[in-house]
Amino acid sequence: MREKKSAETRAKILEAALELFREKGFAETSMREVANRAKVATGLAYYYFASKDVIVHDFYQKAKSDLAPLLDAAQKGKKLEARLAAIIQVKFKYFEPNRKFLGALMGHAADPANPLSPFAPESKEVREQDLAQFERALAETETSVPADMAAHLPKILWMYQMGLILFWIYDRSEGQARTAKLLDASVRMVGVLIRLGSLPLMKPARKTVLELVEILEG
Amino acid sequence: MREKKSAETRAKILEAALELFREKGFAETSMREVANRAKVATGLAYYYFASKDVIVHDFYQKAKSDLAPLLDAAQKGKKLEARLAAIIQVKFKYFEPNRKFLGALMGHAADPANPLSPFAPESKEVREQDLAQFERALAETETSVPADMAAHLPKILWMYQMGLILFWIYDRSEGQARTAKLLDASVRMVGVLIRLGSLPLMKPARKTVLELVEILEG
DNA sequence: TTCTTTTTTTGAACACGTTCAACTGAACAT
DNA sequence: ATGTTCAGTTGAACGTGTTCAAAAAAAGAA
Repeated sequence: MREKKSAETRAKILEAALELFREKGFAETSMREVANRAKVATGLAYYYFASKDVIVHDFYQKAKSDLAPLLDAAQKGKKLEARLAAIIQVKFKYFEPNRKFLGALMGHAADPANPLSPFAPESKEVREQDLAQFERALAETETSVPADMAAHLPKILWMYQMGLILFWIYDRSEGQARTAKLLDASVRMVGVLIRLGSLPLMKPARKTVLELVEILEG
Repeated sequence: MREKKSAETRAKILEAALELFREKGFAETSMREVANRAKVATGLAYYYFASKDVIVHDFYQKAKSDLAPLLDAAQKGKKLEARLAAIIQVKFKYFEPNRKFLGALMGHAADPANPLSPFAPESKEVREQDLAQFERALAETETSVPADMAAHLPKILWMYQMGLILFWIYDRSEGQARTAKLLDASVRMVGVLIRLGSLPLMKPARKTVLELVEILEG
C-alpha cells in the first residue's frame, strides 16, 4: 500500500507538471505552481523529481513507450521515402500538443553536456530506439547501401530527423505548413542522394562524406 | 562631465561582467558578483543594462567592430577555400578566450525568438557583416556561381559557418583539434560542391537545393 | 546663493529553482 | 501495546535575475 500511494503521488505531480507545461510552456511554469496544482508542498516535487529537468526526462521515457507501437505501424511503406516521412510524421503528431514546451527544452539542443539535449547520455535510450527505426526502414525497403556507408547511414538519417524536428518546433506558420513542405521536399532529396551515392562511381564522394561524419562523431 | 562619468561607470560594469563570464562562464556568474566586482550596487547594473542578456549583446557589438579589420585581412587568399577557412579561423581566434561562455549563449541558438540567437532580429547587424564577407570572398576569388544560386549562396555559406562555430563551441578535444580537422575537410567539400554544382548539367540538382533553401528562409 | 529638475545610485523586495532540517505516520519488530 | 525505522511530506531558507521606491548627486534656473 505504501508503494502504491507513493506512485500515485508521483503520477499526480507529473500530471500537474505536464498540464502546466502544455498550457504555459516550460520556463513559464514554476515548481510552486506544479506543487499547488498537485495539492502538495513545494518540496515534495523535489522528493520525486530531482529537478525540473528530470520531469522532462520522465516525459521522454513515456514518449518512448507510447511511440514504439506507432512507429511500428509506420513501418509499412514499400518505398524508403514513404517510411522516412511516416516515421517523422508520427513524431510530429505525437508531440503536437507539447510543441510549445518542447521548444524550451530544445533550447540547449546542441550542447551534449545538457541533460535535456538529444545528444546527451541521458537521452541514449530514446536515441537508440530512433536509430533502430531508421535501420529497419533501410533493411525492410531493401535499400542497397554500400558497405562503407552502412554503419553510418542510420545515424545520418537520425541527424536529418533532428534537424526537421528543430525546424518544426520553431515553425510559426499555420499548422506548421512550412515543415510539411520541407519534409516532403527533403525526404525526396534524401532518397535521391542515397540512390545516387550508392553508385560505384560515387565512391570518392562517399569517402569525403564519411570523413566528415567520422569527425562529427568523434 | 556628466556624460563621461556615466560612460565610465557603464564601461566598468561591462568590463567586470566580461571578466567574470570568461572566468566562470555566463550562467555561473551572478549579477550581484558583477556589481560587486565593479564596486557598484546591484541595481545599477540594471540601470545600464536592461538584462544580463543585454550585456552579451554589447559584447557582440564590440566583437563586430573588432572583427571588421581582422576579416578584412583574411580576404587575401586567391582560392575560395583559403578565404572561407581564413574567415572562420579569424572568428575562432578572436572568440577563443570566450569560448566557454559563448556556449551558454548559443544555448538557444536555434530559437529565433531568443534575443541572443544569431537568427534573431537583434543580431541582424552582425549577421549582415558576416554575409558581406562571404559575398566578398565569392566575388574576389572570381568564383563562378550560376544566376539561380547567386542570391542564396552567401547565406548558405553563413549557415555552414554557424554550424562549424556551434561544433567548435562544444568541441572538448585538445585545442579543438577536431574542429580544425572538420574545418579542413568540410571547406574542401564546400569548394568541390560549389564547382560541381555550377556545371550546367547540375541545374536540376540546384533546383532541388534551392527549393529547400527557400522553404528554410520562409 | 537657493530652489527645481534630472540623472545616477542604492538596497530592500519579489518570484524563481532548489535544498534541507524537521515532522508525520504507516510498516515492522519485540 | 510499545518502540523503532524510514518513506513521505512540510515549509522556511538560500542564492538567483530582476524591479522599484526612494535617496543622493549633479545640473540648470532664479
